[in-house]
Amino acid sequence: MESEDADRVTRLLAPRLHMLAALARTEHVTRAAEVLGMPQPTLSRAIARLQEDTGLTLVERTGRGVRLTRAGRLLLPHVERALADLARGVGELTDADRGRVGLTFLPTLGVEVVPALLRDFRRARPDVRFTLVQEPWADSLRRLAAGGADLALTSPLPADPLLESTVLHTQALRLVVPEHHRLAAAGRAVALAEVAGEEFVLLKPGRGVRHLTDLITDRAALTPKVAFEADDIATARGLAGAGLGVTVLPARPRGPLPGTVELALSDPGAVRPIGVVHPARGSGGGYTPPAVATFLEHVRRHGPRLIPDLTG
Amino acid sequence: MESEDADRVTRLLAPRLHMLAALARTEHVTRAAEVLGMPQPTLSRAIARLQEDTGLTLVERTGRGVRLTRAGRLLLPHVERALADLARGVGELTDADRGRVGLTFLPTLGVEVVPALLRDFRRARPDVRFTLVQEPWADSLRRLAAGGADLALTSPLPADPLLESTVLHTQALRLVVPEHHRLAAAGRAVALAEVAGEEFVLLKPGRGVRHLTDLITDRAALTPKVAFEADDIATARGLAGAGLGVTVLPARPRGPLPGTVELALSDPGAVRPIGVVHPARGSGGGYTPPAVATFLEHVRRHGPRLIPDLTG
DNA sequence: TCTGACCCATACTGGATCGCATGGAATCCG
DNA sequence: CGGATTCCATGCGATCCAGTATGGGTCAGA
Repeated sequence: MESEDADRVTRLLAPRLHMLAALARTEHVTRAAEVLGMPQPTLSRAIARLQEDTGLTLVERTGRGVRLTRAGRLLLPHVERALADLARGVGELTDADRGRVGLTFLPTLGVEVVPALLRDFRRARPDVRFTLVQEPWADSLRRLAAGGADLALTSPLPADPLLESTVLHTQALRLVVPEHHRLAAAGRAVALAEVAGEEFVLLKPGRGVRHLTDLITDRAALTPKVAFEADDIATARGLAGAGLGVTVLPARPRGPLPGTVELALSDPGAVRPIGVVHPARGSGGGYTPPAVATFLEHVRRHGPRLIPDLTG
Repeated sequence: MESEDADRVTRLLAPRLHMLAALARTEHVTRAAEVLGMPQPTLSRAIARLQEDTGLTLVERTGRGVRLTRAGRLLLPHVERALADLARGVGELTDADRGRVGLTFLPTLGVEVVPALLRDFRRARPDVRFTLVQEPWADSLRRLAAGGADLALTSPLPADPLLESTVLHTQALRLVVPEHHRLAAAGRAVALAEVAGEEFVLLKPGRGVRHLTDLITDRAALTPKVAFEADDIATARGLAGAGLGVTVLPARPRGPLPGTVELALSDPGAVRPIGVVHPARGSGGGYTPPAVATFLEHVRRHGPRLIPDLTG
């Protein structure tokens, strides 16, 4: 019951935090009202009501001025701390220099791309904090949609109208075959249908590349025989080179892995766009904190330069 | 301008602290409204207004429910901390077990009386904090009137109608003369007028005993010749014993100091009431925190037992 | 697919609050 | 010591907000 009463008083107190703080600092109703940008009578009566409602006497008249009572003086530091807490919280939402950015990104990008982006950005704005999550495509998008992150660096980019995307770099998808494969020496673009009956090395479900290969095979009306579902691109490439099957992967920046041959695909949509995704302004996340917007801009500007060389 | 904006948002946010917190905890407008004890539409619109005014999107509809946006989730801990700060502050004012008591007291009482009172009280309520100030009579009362303390243990008790007093013990004032003084062997009550022309050892201005002797000498229409103004009673007593002059002091509990003789005074008002003083409920302090009221009660109950033996 | 249940948002009315102008009280200065 | 000044409190009219009833939208189950 004590605490219920305290809660009641707290709730009555909350709306008048600023008034109380200003009044405490000035000990002068008229001046405090000026500081608060409100008419003097408003403040005067608001305080009067507050005291009547709570039963506390926080200020009292002394001559023609006012001053805080002992109770008011005891309460003041708590009020100011509460206001400071609020201001700090609001600041993180509204200041471009102090906010927090939640970023989820592909495992591949964690090696060099994300560190490079962060390094450059933090040089300019060292007080922006980051919450980083490294996870596959599907998880990233799910987290983004659920509000668990502000931005996703991933691939491919979703069609979801609630998510907005910016392409930073587009890799070509290639058919990767072992060097002794019958098509290895074809020297031309091939269609996926030409390897329809072969064993495929795929990525695990939920991976972006897997989603892309699913789309392509669906469009080519073929159901690949799955030899293995790899956890990452490098593993799939290696297994293909080992002869376990063919696979469809982004072109390797440094050239085909020794023991493998990369063939251009004639199938439509054989590309892997890498980009940054964020909730659409309209429906998804609503308000975008300045720190997030600033980092997004940074990514859009510098991502295209960093990504091509640093993914594989 | 950034910070002005933050302040504006903070001010808009403050009144809705509880709503936001409840909504965040439940993620359910109807249930949050129940918790807050308000109709559902009220909460619904309050949040809508808040978001419109601030430009922030803190909650969003998701299907037929609501959930916090990322901004809301970032803000939440700050809001809860702010509420906790407030609740703690209010608790100190309204809980008898957790408040703070500002106590100012006579230097003499600091030796044993105040420690004894605190020891007993803190055994029952260990979470009540104390702010202690040790200072002479006039300073104590000034501090009390200015709201710098809740209670004063001092002497004498003021006539000020803004201050309420409770007598805990009354000491007789005696004329203290050296053992070879002409009145030393009188063996009867004497009037101050009988030593009108002699040198007096007084206490310094601002001391309670000095105030009392001023009153008595005024009433007896005599202006004492001041041999010395002592800082404390013991010094005055010692100097009187040394023959520097006569003095008027409270009776020494353990009997007259060797080398001195104490004579009862026939003058009216030759008493020194010791008691506890606090702002009157009506005009002075207004609201009395429970912790203060409880300690005051403790002092009233146990003071009379402790003071007689522990002063001198 | 459609009905029912659930839940958040909106229309309308009564009361509290705000802003303006003014009163009352205390202090300062001549 | 008295007028002027400063400052907080209080009436009065307009506005905003809360409470009640209802609408719109979504999800679950048949």
